[in-house]
Amino acid sequence: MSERRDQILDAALDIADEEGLGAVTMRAVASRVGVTAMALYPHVSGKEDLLDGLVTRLLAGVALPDASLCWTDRLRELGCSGREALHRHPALVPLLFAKPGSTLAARQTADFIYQALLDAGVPAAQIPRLERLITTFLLGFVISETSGRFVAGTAGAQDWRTAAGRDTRLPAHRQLAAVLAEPSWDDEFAADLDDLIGMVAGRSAAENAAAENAAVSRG
Amino acid sequence: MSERRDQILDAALDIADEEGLGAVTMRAVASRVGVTAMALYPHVSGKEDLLDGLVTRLLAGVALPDASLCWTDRLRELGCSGREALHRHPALVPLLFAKPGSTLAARQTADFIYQALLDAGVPAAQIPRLERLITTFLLGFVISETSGRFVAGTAGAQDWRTAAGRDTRLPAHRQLAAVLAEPSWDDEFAADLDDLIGMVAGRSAAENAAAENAAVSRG
DNA sequence: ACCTGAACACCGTTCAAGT
DNA sequence: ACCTGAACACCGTTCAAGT
Repeated sequence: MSERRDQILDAALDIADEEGLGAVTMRAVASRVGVTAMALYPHVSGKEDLLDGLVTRLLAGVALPDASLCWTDRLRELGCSGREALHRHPALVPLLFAKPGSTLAARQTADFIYQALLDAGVPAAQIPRLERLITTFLLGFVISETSGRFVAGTAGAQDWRTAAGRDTRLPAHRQLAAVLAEPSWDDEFAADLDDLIGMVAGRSAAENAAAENAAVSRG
Repeated sequence: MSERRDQILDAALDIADEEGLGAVTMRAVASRVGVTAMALYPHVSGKEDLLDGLVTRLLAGVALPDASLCWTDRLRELGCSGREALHRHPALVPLLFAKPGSTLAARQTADFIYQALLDAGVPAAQIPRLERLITTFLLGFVISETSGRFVAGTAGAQDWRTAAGRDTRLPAHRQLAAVLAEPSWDDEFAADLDDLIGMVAGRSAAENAAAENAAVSRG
């Protein structure tokens, strides 16, 4: 509502993008707005509220794919547009694990996934679990990319791959040495998404087969 | 090595378990050891080094299953023992996303998974990716459990489920209202693990079929 | 209603000083 | 080598005071 609040969130978002989440300080945000730290409190109940506002902004950036696509394409596109939205503000991704996504925007993307899984023929009882499985993986992947689990910030820190490929205490690494290079994360994400979609398709196929069997034995 | 360092890490671990990661302060750790904050620096190069030490302790807690089990049981047991280890120090889980697991202990559990995937017949080129997929999911699941994405700290904050089940803007939620209750996270984790293992088995089955086809068309 | 400035109880870390 | 105490440059937030 208040345009002053939007101004504050804009400033906080800029700081997070430029200097990381640690630099998002009441004082720093205030100074970028051109005001004292205390002047933020009428518009933001405290730091936690400020961060909640940033999460809302972050989730507002995920575009929902065209509902007329087939369910596999819908999930694939949602995965990509979700990842892109988080990449736009990588410093904020850790915030997504702190609280349940109970805002309307968060529930709407969950609803979109629910609908895709319904259309896929997944049994209802499995759908909330599979929605959590998919989004948990997506958030985990992006935070791993952006917070340093996959790629270390410093360039030299990835020697461990070649070292591990020669370490006698890591026999399987040695066996896979030829294949341990750092991959394209775009490609890896796409392949993971395909595997998860295949998993969902398998689930619904198994269900359909079971239903058919039941029908046959009934008939 | 230094037993003073171990003493410091013990104190930090206790504070993290009792009061959370935010309470792990150089001053608080020092005072629990019975010493000034500055007295920590000869044994710990700074706060980052202290947190690295805690991560090492955390990962030391994941037990590797018996290597003689079949690959599916090995993955299943490793998933459970990994989750249990993280549950012992939930406050530390966010630290796992910050840096690549390049310590020996971390690489040894990766090696264990590599071996299971090799035994499953997964093509080598897919193995590092699938290892990351599995561990990314596991870490994402546990951090979601323990940091509040799945379960809110305050009891009353889970009303959104029943509210969402009635919200006209969330048609799929309405359709699934009967099934939106908070699940048993133990059961959900087990089901997710089974699905992922099934996905791996499917991958290797596809590969084997392709190889057989190639062999047939060659012969 | 909105903002300021001083203050409080904290941080991590440096530095000179002690033993 | 190990530890102390004062200090520095920060935090988030409260509170009294201004307009």
